[in-house]
Amino acid sequence: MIFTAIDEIKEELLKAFNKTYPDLVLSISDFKIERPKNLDFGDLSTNISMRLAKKLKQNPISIAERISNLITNEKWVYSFVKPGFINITFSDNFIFESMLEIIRSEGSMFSFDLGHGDKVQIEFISANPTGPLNVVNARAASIGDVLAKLFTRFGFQTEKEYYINDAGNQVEILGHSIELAMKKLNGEEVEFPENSYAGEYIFEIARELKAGFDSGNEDTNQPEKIRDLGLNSILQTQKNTIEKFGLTFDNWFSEKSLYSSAKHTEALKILKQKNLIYEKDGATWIKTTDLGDSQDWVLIKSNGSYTYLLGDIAYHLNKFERGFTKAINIWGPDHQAGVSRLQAALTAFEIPRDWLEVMIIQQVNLIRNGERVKISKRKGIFETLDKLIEEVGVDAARFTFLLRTTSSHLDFDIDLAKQQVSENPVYYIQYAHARLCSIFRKALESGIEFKIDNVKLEDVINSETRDVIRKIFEYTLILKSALISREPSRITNYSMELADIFHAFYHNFRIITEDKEKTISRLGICRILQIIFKDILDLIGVSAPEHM
RNA sequence: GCGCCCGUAGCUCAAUGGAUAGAGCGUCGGACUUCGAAUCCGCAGGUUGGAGGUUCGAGUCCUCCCGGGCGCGCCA
Repeated sequence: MIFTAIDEIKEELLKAFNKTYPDLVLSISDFKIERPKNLDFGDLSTNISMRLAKKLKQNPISIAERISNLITNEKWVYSFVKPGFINITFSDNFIFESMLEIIRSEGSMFSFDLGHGDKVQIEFISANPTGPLNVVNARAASIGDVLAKLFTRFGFQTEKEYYINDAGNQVEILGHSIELAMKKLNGEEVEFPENSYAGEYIFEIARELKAGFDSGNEDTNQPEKIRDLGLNSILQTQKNTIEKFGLTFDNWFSEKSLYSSAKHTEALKILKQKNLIYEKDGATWIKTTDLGDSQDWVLIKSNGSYTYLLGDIAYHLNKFERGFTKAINIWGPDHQAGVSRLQAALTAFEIPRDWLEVMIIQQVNLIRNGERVKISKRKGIFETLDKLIEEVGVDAARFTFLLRTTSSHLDFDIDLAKQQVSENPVYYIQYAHARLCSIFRKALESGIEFKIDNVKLEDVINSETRDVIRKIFEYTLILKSALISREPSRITNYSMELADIFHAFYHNFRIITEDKEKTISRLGICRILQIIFKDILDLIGVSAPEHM
């Protein structure tokens, strides 16, 4: 298939170069093999001769000529062209065999081993347990889930983790907020301080606890119990939402557990030994300026409590000790300032700089009736994921979140996502899948059973199917690039292009006809498309309906 | 002031440093006796914010400028 093809081609090129230019030391990373955009340039192309023209003091095109004339192969043909590209065109037979392979494997071959079992951890959402999940959490959820699946597919041992911030000051504030709400429910005059939570969900919890107390449960009137019960209640709500969103985590990691295992004191000790700690104004500081950051930060406040940074350091030390070769954090836009100081701090513990990778997901703007929805976190007026699921459904929500590059702001048009019309891309893809399923149902009704052995080369590989086949061959490359660039949007964008080409193919060429052999061969193409659409929809967590 | 992100067609956005910058929506004009019209075909629409630089080759990398979003606490 195409991946092994790329490796084989690289080997062939290296061999040919070594033979032609024995003095040259050349490695695989010195050149690239890519998919040309223009069909006329073949199936693959390489820039190798242009890259080496200077070193060899030769014209790139003459290098390309010498090399491409040197290699012969039944599976593909080398040719050279003006600026100096070497283009590779697959033989019909190679394409045909690769396509049969896809059908036989039912899609299980859309992967190859990049990770060799390396352990990768992806941590995402990790929302404070002080309120329901919001739309930025949802964006992170969609992206993290797809990335985790991609890592797994490409041979990594992947773990999804949710970090529960159950130890900080925000939890105390949550407790106080619920207490205040309970007092208010009792008819007392209360005022919610600036930093408290006062959303409707706080009152719901308060009502529940109050009811418990009224019916004789003493626990629900003690501050610490209220805090813990409230926290658990919110955490459970978050878990329910996540489940509704079709997402599972391998691990829920409690911040509190870090402190009971004294991970933070261990970290402080090491930092002290390295002379990276000092006292100022009654607080304990870390000398991150010595580690490449632009300023120093407080680890222990003058009142003795710990900052978020210290917890994060301890947490990531713990992660590192768990043996992950890479840790990826997906953070919201409000955490961008935390990246450089955490990464700087971790270098003090002999953790490689590239071990922790932090992706900052950009903001989500909800658009309703053509206008941005205003958000006020403090008043508890913000768009929850639950509400979004209720309004547009999981499929449309997930697809929309995956439609844009992670570094771009995302305008989420609720009215569009709600519509079950053609402008809504998720239905365009699902429709393609449903239509493919329908074709096979129809074929069966006409008494045609699809059998792979009856698929004929000349009926499949011809000018009619050029575009479809070409797009099919791109699929695994797209998956790989989505993984490497950490951009699941590559997959959704590809799916739209594939659907585009399929619908056009469907219109131009009738699939089920009197000609039984031709029908079966065309069904072969449809089978591959069906496999790919199913695979994509599974990957991105969107349902693949057989009827619509 | 410092940092991150963005600037590409009327709108929303694509484009692993490669060859002629692509989609969708919107506008306009076409295609249903026949496998699903939730579809397809066609027209129009661009000096990739600006100026330099690196490179055989720049929307992409570097520097500066302009415009927009966000973040810069002994909050989390």
